[in-house]
This record gives sequence, structure tokens and C-alpha cells, in this order.
Amino acid sequence: MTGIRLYNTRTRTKEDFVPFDAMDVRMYVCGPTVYDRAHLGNARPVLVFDTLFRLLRHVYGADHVRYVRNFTDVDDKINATAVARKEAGAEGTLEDLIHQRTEETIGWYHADMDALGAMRPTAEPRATEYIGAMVAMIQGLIDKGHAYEVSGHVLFDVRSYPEYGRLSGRSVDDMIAGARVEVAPYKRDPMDFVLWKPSDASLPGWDSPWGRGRPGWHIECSAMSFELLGTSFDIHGGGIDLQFPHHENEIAQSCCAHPGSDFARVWMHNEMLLVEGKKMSKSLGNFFTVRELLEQGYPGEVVRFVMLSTHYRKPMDWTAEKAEQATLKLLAYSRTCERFAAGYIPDSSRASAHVIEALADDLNTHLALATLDAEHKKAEQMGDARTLADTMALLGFINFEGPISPEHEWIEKKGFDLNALAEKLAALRAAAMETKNFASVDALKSALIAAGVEVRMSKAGVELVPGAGFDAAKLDGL
RNA sequence: GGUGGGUUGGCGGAGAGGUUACGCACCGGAUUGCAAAUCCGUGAAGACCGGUUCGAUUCCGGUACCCACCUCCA
Repeated sequence: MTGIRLYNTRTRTKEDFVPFDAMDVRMYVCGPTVYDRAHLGNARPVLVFDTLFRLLRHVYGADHVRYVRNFTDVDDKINATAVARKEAGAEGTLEDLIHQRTEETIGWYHADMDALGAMRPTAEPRATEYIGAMVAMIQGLIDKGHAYEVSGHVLFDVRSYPEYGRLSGRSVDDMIAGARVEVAPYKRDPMDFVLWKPSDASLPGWDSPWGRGRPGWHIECSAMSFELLGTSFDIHGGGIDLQFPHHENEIAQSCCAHPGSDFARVWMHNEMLLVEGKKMSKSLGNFFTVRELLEQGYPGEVVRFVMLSTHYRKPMDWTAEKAEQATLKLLAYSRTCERFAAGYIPDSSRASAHVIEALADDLNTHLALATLDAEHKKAEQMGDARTLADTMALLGFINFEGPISPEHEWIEKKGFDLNALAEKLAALRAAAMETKNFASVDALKSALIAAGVEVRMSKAGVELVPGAGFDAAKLDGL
């Protein structure tokens, strides 16, 4: 069996991965707050942990891996949208409008992540479905002396948990010294965080022993991971920005609620995303959603390829140039598969061992892609692209089930019959060979190139292939 | 202020204490009406200063610069 090694944020070392139960490997990843379209940064953890999910399934068997990713559907931004809609005259109660908003956002999220080739997790629990579990966990924390109720709020007492700060390498005292946040007067300690907060009539709320209210952000992951994966599970993932305070708080809650448990054994954090070297932000004007990117014509596979070309623990810089290169690569692979594996049904379980090896080494996706490139070369030399196809399937660039399509979807989508033009060019060329006047041939050729078509002329004939920047509109009149 | 990470050839980006990473670009060759695509080949690196070592880009220490988190943004 392939030995997987993973970098554990908790110990800050790369460790051999040993699951609690090889027949039931369990992973929890913090999912999105469903208030709006997913932006490109949201896609990174999705693709990183999708790749890990695929690797785990490959190593332990598809039926022996469970992957839980939550939807946070309790959030003030969601509430704000719902309130705004209500004020604009929308029908229904506030609860209806909130539900509507989260439903449509989840639909978008699924559509967008599907387009990137991300598999759906085994379970996608919503916070609102686990309010009871959260209330129970909060009550347990109060009973054990780790939480206290004050003016309608329930707060976690960080001083009751000596390990607090261990994941992020901070001490409570240091954090207080550098705190930038205004401290609520009712807190016993400035670092205490909210488990439950009161809701007034204008906000969604649930009945609880502490009055009508709603849960704090951190408790949902503790409650849902416990309900679905148990007190101890193998991997907990998310963006590095969640390391503190979110994950620190999760650990405090879960370990205090279930003394003696390990909670998550391995903590994995992906680094952030940059766009053209800068942090993606609305103010810099380099903020965009996955959907916008797809609508601009970037195929999901290309986004995936670019994302995987940087190791997950390094900042990932999204650039147009990388997308361009990724497109060319994928086109080349696709053509090789078309030539040397037409009709073949890819089987990810037969993927290249070298690629598996690269992934098993703390998800070295960049090396995996370099190896994929070598597989491509080999496929060309051997005239057999089956392993290339199998490996592409494992990495999520080809559907698991379907056979290789004649061309990748993004070329097909732009569907344009180039045969007529190819024949025309061939005829012109044949004539020019006689007359030695190549002016008309060159004119047509440049027009085709300008439209993003690759022109291949050899003794065997003329071949036209739509390239990365193919634009059918520019072919009008040729 | 606290915590963590980074600095590799023109660009992107890895592994390994000593043997070519790789890709893209460039250059040379084959091929082509000219190209493109393809194939073959060459060149090019390890922020700075010390230390350990027979030998470091790879280990250790320091300096500089950059970045992220500490704000319910992945």
C-alpha cells in the first residue's frame, strides 16, 4: 500500500499518515458560508482536498473514505441579504428569504465546483440542520465548567483549556497583548469566544436554554464533525486563515466536550490565493468569482490545472499566463488521448504510480503534473495513451466513467466545422505549388492564425486545430 | 507587537548533502513553399554574510527584503 505522508500543522512536521481505521478513513473540511457566489479563493481548498480525497480513495478504496464538508448557512451576511430583499418587497417571511438565499447559493456552489471537476463530498451537512447538536454540546461545555452564560450569551472560557493556542503557536497572554479587537465588557477573558448569542425578532433564532438565539460560528464544525465522524477522526482541513481563531476554537470546544478524545489527528491548511501577485480584493479590482472565470471562457479543467500547479502550502498566484500554459498542456494531452486512447474508458485505479507517489508525498501536485507531462511524452512515444488517460482521470481532468471525448468540451463547445476551410486551404496550396504564388495561401493562413487556429500543413495534407484562444467569430467571411 | 511562511536559471516551479528536475520561452538542427505542430540538441540558477563538511542551492546561525494570519475573508 502506498505510504502517504502529510504535513501536520499541529506538529509542524511531515508525518506518516496512519488512519484510526483503514476501513473508514475520515476527513472534515471547513466549507463555505453560503452568502454569495464562490470566488476563486474559495476554489483552492475545494481542489486541494478533492485531490486528497481522490488519493485516499485510491489508496484505501472508494468505499473506505468519508469526506465531510459543511455549509455554513447561519451568518449575518446571509441575514443582511434576506433583510434587504424583504425591504425591497420580496414575498415570504424572513426565514423563507434566508432559506431561499442559502438554497440558491448552494446550487451555485455545486454547479461551480462541479465545473472544476471536484467530486461531491460524502456528506455536506448544513449548520441549520444541527442546531440541536450544537445546543447539546454547548450545554455539555457549561456543565463541565468550560463555558458560562452571561447576558444572553454563552461564552467559552479559554482559561479553562490550558492547550488553547497550541495549534497556531500562540499563547493567550501574547494574543491579548497584541489584540486589536474591542473586548466585550461581559467577557471574563478578552479571548473568550461566543458559543451562543441572542437573536432579536429581526434575526433568525432557535429556542435554547439561554433564550432565543443563534450559534456562534465555531461550534457548528465541532458539532457536525462529532455527529458525522465521531470524537476522533483523521484529517481536518481548511484555509490557513482559519487556523486562528476558527480551528483553535474548534479544538478547544471539541476536546473539552469530549475529554480524552483526539479530535482531528492531522490538521492541514492551504495557503491563500493571489491574483497577478497581489491579494485578491474588491478594492484592487482583481476580485472575481469562479463563475465569472468560467464565463470568460476558461474551462474548469484549466482552473483546476493552474490550482494544482502550486503546492497547497504555498501562496498560489493566479495569472493569465499560467492559465494560457495550462490550456495548451491540456489540449495537447487531450489530443494524445484522442489519437492513442479513443474509446478507452479511463480507470483511475490504474493511474501512473509515479503520480500517486508524488501525491502521497504531502500532496505534491506540482510534481504530479510534471509526471503527468512525462506520461504524455511516453504516450506519444509508445502510441498508447491509456495510462495518460487513467492518470488524468485520477487527477480529475477526465470524468471517472465516460470514455475520452473526441476533443475536450471547451473546444467542442465552440463547435465550428473547420473542414471546409481546411479543404479550401489545401486547394489553394496545391494551386500555389504550381504557380509559385503563395500570396492567397498565406493570406488565408494568417487569417486562421489570427482566429486562434493552429495551421498544420505537411505532405500528408492540411490540418486545422482550434487553439487556446480560438474565436469562431473571426472566421466569418473566410 | 505576536505567530507562521517565503527568497532557485528570462518566467513558472520541484526534488536531493556530491550525479540533467521538469515545463514554458530562447538558441541550433531535422522537417516545411514559408510557417505551425512534432522530433533531436545546446545554454542558463539557487537573496546576502558566516559556520558545519572532503564537498551545500540542499544542514545550522545571522542580515535584508517579501508575504500571510492575529478582523465570522478559503
